[in-house]
Amino acid sequence: MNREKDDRRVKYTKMVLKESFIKLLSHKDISHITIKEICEDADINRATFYAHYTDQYDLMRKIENELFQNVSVYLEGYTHNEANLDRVEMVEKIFEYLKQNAQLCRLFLGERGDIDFQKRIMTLIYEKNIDELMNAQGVSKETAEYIYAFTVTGCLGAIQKWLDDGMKKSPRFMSEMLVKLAGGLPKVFVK
Amino acid sequence: MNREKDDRRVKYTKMVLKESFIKLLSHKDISHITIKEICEDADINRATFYAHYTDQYDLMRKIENELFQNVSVYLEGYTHNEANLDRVEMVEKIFEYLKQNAQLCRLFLGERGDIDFQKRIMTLIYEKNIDELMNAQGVSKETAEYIYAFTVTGCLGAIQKWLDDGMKKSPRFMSEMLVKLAGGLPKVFVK
DNA sequence: AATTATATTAAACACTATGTTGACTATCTT
DNA sequence: AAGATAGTCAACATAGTGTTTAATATAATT
Repeated sequence: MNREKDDRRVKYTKMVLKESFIKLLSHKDISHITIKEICEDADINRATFYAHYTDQYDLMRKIENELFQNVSVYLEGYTHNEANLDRVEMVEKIFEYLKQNAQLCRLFLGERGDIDFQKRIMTLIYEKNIDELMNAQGVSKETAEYIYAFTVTGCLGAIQKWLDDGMKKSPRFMSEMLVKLAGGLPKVFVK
Repeated sequence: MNREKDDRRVKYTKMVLKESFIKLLSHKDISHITIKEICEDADINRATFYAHYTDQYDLMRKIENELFQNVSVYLEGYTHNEANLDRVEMVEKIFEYLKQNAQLCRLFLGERGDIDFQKRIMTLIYEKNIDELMNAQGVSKETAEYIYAFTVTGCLGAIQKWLDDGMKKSPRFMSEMLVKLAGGLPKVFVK
């Protein structure tokens, strides 16, 4: 009982198509990348492309979903563990992961990336904190949602600046700063 | 000595092309809008389109630049005036402007909008505040820049949520909240 | 190792959009 | 009213799209 995906030919095809697409994506905008172009670079027949994806955007979405899965799994490893990491260490791990996957992260989290994907990632990271914000005294549910939106996109902006600056500041620096900013916000607001 | 733009024919052509483009843009993504489609809707010959714009993205960029100019002029009216508005009233004016230009703002500031444009707008609005942040004691220039990036994109996220929610909360509510959040951040950080 | 199953290929197909051209017409400015 | 400029129209070559066919290559199965 084999999954279709297990076929080595399929794996190879998808792999080179993704590689070529990412290569092209780092040179120009997705709207100017043609399917023909991807296939020629990957040396894959165009008909084969259509056997797996509908268009460039479909391919992009599927690459993003994989990255999202990887990040999720990576984070699970630290949230579920008993090795008591405090919040700063937790977030530091995230920045280390971003640094290790710099090329992909630059493309998808960067200025030109997909906004939906970015929000999904940030929500994943921040969702642990929303509850305590909701329960804070003196803050209505609606207000809390706005603080939440502010914080999620704010973190994203800081990460994008970090990526654009060539990730010079250490993961530790970024972590301490963001934890201070994001964590401090609700209190500042209530106060 | 006439500028080309003064020609009524040119004005008309550009006007209907923009109208049709915006109409199409509110129905589907820019990547799926063809030049042929725009011209047919506007009842303008395709050759004429190419006389003014290179492609959809060029047209989009030019519409954005005009919107940016309008917002700038609008803001100047309040920052340069002597009618002493405090900061909350200032920001409230911005939200009133957004509300008046809901259709365009939704398209360009919303989730699917252009990120460059969004940052330009937010920087325009927030640049007055950066100096005092820079001069705050105990904050390095680099850290201040990250706080700035955090704040600008954070405000953007809150505005997008507001637009997505149908602009139900009053401009006053949004203004008071954002001033509290953005203004409070540097202090919280230092503290 | 031989057989079966399936993924990929190559070529052709009709279709649509692109970007440019040149001759003609309508409208502007002075 | 005259000259300049913008827009129209039709045609054109080019390029990408998405699908289909039979042939081929590779994987999985026994």
